[in-house]
Amino acid sequence: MNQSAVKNLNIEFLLEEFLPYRLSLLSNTVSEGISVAYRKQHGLSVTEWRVVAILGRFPGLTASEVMERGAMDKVPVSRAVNKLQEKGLVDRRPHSEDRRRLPLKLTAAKGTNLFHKIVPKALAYEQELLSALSEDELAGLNRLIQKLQASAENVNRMVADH
Amino acid sequence: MNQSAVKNLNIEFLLEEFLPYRLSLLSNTVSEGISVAYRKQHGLSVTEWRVVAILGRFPGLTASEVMERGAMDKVPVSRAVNKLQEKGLVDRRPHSEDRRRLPLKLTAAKGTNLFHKIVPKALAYEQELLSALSEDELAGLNRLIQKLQASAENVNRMVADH
DNA sequence: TATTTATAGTTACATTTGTAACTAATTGCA
DNA sequence: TGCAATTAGTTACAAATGTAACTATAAATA
Repeated sequence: MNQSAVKNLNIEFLLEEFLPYRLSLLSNTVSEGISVAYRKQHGLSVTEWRVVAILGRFPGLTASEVMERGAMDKVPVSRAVNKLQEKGLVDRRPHSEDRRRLPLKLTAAKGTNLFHKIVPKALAYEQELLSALSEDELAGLNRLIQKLQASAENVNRMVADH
Repeated sequence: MNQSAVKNLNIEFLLEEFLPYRLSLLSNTVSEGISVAYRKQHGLSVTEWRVVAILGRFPGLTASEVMERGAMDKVPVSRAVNKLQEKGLVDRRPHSEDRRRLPLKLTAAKGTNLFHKIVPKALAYEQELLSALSEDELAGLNRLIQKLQASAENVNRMVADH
């Protein structure tokens, strides 16, 4: 009589087939792997790494601009920048015309050095991850992610407007 | 002379093209939207919702089994189960043969009621999200997620073994 | 010019989550 | 049987992150 694991209240719902769950699982698995490169080896949090990545490519952005470009929250960015400055990785100088803004740069010595060490590791991980896919699959993946991102933003906007 | 935003330290790296970042962004956007349905309307955290979803489909699982099935961590599951019990949504009875185990069930009244309310909302959100994709794209998405998940687990295993 | 409004960034509080240490119960094995 | 090793689940501590309130500066407007 032990059918209790089968009585499903007459609703078919499998978490492992639910897209939000699968996306979350995949993202977490990937993050876990990639973060080894910067968390354990360089003592950077995910947010800190993203700030470094953005500043390496776009020196001189302010915290707000970093935030926008990385779709991150205001507060984590502020905190990450503080820590990066404490560690001597980021330099923060007052803006000449607007004293609210603080343009940010990787420091010439430690900051860019770290950037040059970490980026190849990140790219290597990505390469490894994608080696399971064919050229066509990769192209498809890029298109699907883009479509889903746009769709999710649309749905969220609709929900927000009731 | 303002080329500072272009000096990229001779490394091409765009965060917004980096797969781990895009996956994280997509997952967060989706989670944010879907969580409105259970966080704001029913006061459930993501983990709590997942536990409810699993128990609705598989009544009688223990916390460890829920954890395995949902690929969640031990501690969050324990805490979620405690809260769900406090809220009268989950029932926890000692196992007859192994007193370490505590089989879990949604309560007949509140628990299953909640389950029946939330699951359609979750499925509706998923439907809305996927409405942007064709049948073929959906099939491709499922295959790609599966492949990437397997690939990420492989890479992580390799990295863990040094 | 004076006053309101908006913006950049920080700080305070609460919530969530992970790591590690812990308790209680069971299993394995000498 | 008796002791060591596992396992289920909880608790304690630390780190990360979001919301809201706050400070300082700048822009808008009257």
